[in-house]
Amino acid sequence: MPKDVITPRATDYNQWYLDIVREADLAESAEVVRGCIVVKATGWGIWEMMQRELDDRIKATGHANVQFPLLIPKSFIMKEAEHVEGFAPEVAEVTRAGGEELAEPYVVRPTSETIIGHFYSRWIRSYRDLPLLYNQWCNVMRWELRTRPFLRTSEFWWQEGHTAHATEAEAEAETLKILHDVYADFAEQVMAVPVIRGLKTEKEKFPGALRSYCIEAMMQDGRALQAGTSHNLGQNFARAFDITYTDQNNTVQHCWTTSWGVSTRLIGALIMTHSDDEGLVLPPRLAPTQVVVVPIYKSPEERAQVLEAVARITGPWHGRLRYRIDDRDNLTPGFKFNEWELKGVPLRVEVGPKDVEKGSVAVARRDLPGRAGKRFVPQAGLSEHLVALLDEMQGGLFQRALQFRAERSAVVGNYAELQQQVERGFAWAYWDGSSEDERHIQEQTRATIRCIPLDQPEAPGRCVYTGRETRQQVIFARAY
RNA sequence: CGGGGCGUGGCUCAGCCUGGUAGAGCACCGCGUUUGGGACGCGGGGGUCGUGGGUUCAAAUCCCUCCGCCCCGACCA
Repeated sequence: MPKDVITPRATDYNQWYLDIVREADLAESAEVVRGCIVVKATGWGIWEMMQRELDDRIKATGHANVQFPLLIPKSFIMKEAEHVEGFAPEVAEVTRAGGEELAEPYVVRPTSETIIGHFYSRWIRSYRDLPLLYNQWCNVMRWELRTRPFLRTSEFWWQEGHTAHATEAEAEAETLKILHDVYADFAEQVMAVPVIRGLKTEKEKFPGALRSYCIEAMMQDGRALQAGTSHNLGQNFARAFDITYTDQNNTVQHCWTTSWGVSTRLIGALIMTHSDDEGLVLPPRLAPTQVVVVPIYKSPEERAQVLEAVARITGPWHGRLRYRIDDRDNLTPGFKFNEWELKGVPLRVEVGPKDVEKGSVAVARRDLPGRAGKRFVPQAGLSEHLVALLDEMQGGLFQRALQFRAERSAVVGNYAELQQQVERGFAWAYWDGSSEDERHIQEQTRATIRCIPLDQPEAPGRCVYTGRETRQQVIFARAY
């Protein structure tokens, strides 16, 4: 049953996205603060689930959490040439405080490589201090001209990992470990969002990095979304901030550093991967509420009987399921069904007088919206049934997204095919062009090289643009 | 930062062209009847018409300023 508060995806995908954010009560525009949003309880609840899962993985790979200042001396940002150029247009500055002009302005952190670099240079003396593996959860600010909730806002929330190593090989191993074991694993196993792991081109890499890796996801309109990045910073920041150590041979060496991050943008990825015209669809492993129980009754006597049955039925769920009983008395069941579908709760259990009598309940699954996903099942063994259903849904969402991506992906052999394919999804193409060629293609097609996938084909082919033979394949797509 | 559109109870909007002191639906509050896919009746509360200035006897309405939001293009997690 289409909901009139949600614009169908086929009508206007962008408006659909905004409708979902509003109706699922995830966030709203901060209005009084340009380009910023207020993340509401439901939206922040999802972020907290993401944080928990990611933080476990970050700790499991040997990192500890720290916290650096929100404000960074402006001169720090200026120290690394590429970094300055990349971030200068989007930093906000604090020039006055305590009623006086500051001797040196601060910038509100757009990312923390510089201030962390400053302290790393003080903390690291010997090879015995390495590797240094820290992460911080914080908010950052990048002044944006055009914003969209979660996908691009001036303030956003993220984690940024910053590590220092003795050798290039160790830094590279760290960068890839985060990409695979933390980001890709989290995206696919927890978010049920299939991702392509790849390397950014020179044109698209992080300002100041040696190499940037990324995970790229495909949204339902065929556009690409960068869902996470992991950078090997080489010795660029180590040189700019004098991060050095003495090695086993008593020689002073520059460290090799890395940085990596994922942000609240992942909430946007989640929405645009799974949700439908009925509202938000949450994968069970990320849903703050996995099961909502809606009691159904007419008289006060029925109400008492039904609520008693609900208490008995949900008793064994403690610690196994994240659930909530919607016993609000001023709303009809039908209204609640629609509301919880809008909010993406994976499973709904209805308990009415007939169920009390027959020892059954109605279970509706969100991945099959409306009455189609509704079944009457016995109360006996219900917890196991629900746990199994959630598991099935988690896998099903991933498979559905994977299939969608496959349908919207194609290898293109020439430029005409490339132009067509980026209209609908990912265009895989052999590539041997320059940054300048890349720019030309962007001007003509609005598509960019999202990444050079880590999994490359065996056989060489001809570059889609220059016609030269190459072994390298890349993905072109329009991106968010 | 260019081009277009728009700011009126919490929300969506009408009223503006043709100036005369603000309305609807939804939401909210109270009471009653309802309740297995967005209930209904009756009663009620709530608006410096984005901001500042100007024109006028009189401005939501006409003119100017600024601010903000949305859409479309150039830059970006």
